[in-house]
Amino acid sequence: MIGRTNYCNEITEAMIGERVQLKGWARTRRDLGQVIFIDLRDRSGIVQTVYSPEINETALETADRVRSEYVIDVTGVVVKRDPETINENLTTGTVEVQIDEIHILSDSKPLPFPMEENIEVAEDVRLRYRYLDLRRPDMQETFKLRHRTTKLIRDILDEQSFLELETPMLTKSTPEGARDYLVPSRVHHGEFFALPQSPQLFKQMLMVSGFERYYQIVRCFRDEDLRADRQPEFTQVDIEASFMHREDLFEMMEDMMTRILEETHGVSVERPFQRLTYDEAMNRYGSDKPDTRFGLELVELSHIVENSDFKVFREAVQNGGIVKGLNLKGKADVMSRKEIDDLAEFVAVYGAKGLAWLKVEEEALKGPIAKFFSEEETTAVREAMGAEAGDLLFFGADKKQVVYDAMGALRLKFGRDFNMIDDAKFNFLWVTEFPLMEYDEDADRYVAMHHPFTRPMEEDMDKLDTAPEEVRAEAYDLVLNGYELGGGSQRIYERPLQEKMFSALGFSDEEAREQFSFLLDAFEYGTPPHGGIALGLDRLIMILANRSNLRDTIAFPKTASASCPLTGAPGEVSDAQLQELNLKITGGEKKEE
RNA sequence: GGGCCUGUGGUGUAGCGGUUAACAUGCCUGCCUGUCACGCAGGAGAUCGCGGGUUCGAUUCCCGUCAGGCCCGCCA
Repeated sequence: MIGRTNYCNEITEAMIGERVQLKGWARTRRDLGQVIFIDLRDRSGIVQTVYSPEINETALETADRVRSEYVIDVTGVVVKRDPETINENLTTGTVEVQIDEIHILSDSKPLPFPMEENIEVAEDVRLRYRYLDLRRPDMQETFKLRHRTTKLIRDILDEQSFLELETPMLTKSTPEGARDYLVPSRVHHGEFFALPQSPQLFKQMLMVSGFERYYQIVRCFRDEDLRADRQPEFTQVDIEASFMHREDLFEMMEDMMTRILEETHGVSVERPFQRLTYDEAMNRYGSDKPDTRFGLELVELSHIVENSDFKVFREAVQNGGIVKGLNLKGKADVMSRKEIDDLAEFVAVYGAKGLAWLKVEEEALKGPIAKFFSEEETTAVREAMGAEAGDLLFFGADKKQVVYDAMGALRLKFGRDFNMIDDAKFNFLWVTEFPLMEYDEDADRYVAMHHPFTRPMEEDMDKLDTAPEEVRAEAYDLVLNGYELGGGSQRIYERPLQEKMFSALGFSDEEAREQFSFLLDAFEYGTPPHGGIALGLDRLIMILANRSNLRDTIAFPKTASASCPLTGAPGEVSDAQLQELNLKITGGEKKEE
């Protein structure tokens, strides 16, 4: 090793008597006058260094000037500590290094926040000093985990003969999907590149090229509003394979995930992963990415209450909606009336107009809506929901989507609030048979649910013209602990079918050709059947690192409003730059600096 | 686009219609030869995010704005 003999965490009892040179940051200095202790930290860990007149007078004088986060270069002998001075909190706690030579390589101003784990510091401060935030040991651990995981993914895909190929960052804006980040072209007046939302079309064309197995760990960009688990630029593990059926792909991905969990957490995950169709997932969990670490499933009640005296239920069903119940076991006397009432506000966010509830007693159901139910209905509801005395029942009645959203969110809230979720679990789940497209009220047309290149299921092919919304897709999502880890599909590889798909999505022939002629043309030269998947790497790391925010897994992330407090991006550019690009800023005041 | 929450020394918090704006930590100075969140003594450090309003008086109440966070819409 150049410039140092060891990393800090290598200084153990095995090294006693050896002379070592270490470099790193001064974590803390404990100055007792004639003896000084400095905890030296490098990326590997911490070791205690000692300075005293008995060891070296000059070193002691220099150590006296050291402050937190100074970068120092020290040389000395490893010695065993006296039994009463052992620090059990350090892996190197039974030894220390007696320093006879120290050089201050770099000093440091006092830090804006403590260099500790689990700090609670405002996000903008952390991001403004991201280089310091990343110096904190827990952040370093997260990024080591990220490195190990991506290396493992590369190794596994390499074993499977996948080739890592790169695709353009400057590409073409396409109409479907998320809003694009645009890059103006200087050379082509008035024209723009788009940063890729994903390398979708390129990876399909690489299949036409005959690479057969492609992958890429690649940055993707989507200019949409952010969430805790969504950043404007994020990293996908993008995979595409020819002649690989869904089952082969599932097996490979399950193997990959299992090995990642094994190697990063020493956890063995059960295989095969659970599978749910989209319909099942929605019906049982009200979500297409259900957290299956706990039960509390939604109960279908529409058929029981369709003729109920309770207007809300009856009319919901009559108008084509549904009624779903949720049985919060044993919580009838745990939740106060106010807490229950406040839940109506919680579900209102999802469009629910109210939240009906009942308490279960031995003989009867108690609550504001109990009086509307016949004895027959009461019995049927009790049975359907497995209700026992002490249970608290909630009901959602509305249009399908509203009930799914509201009751699905309520289920998750209860799961969290009542600690029903086992943090140690890693529940993988495949969700299959997604709808190929859904009707978009605003656009007044069908839009692809996954993307327009997704293959319809063979048995639904005939409904493409007659009932597009009923066509299921050869698409699948990989879900982990309630997060959508990734999604993929088998693709359309025939020009006529792809054209039919575009037409079902409301593209005219000209529009389709104008936007996607390169793909359609490519399909005419011997296209292998192919399909693939893309994994959200940042999200995977977030879950593996037990974090609740994507920012903690990205070295230089954006704030919730898609800005960067560290660099000040996005920022204005000079008039000269604008002129060169033939751009003019219009509308609204120019923001003051 | 909408909703909710937060904004007080460097950092994390407390506070209240009239205070010398409190506490912890960090920082500086001094003392200290076995500390490890060292200890002890002393000290510096805040126009209470910004603008406006109400009021005799606003850090405190109201409105706006900016910044950060979470959520809905949005995100194949």
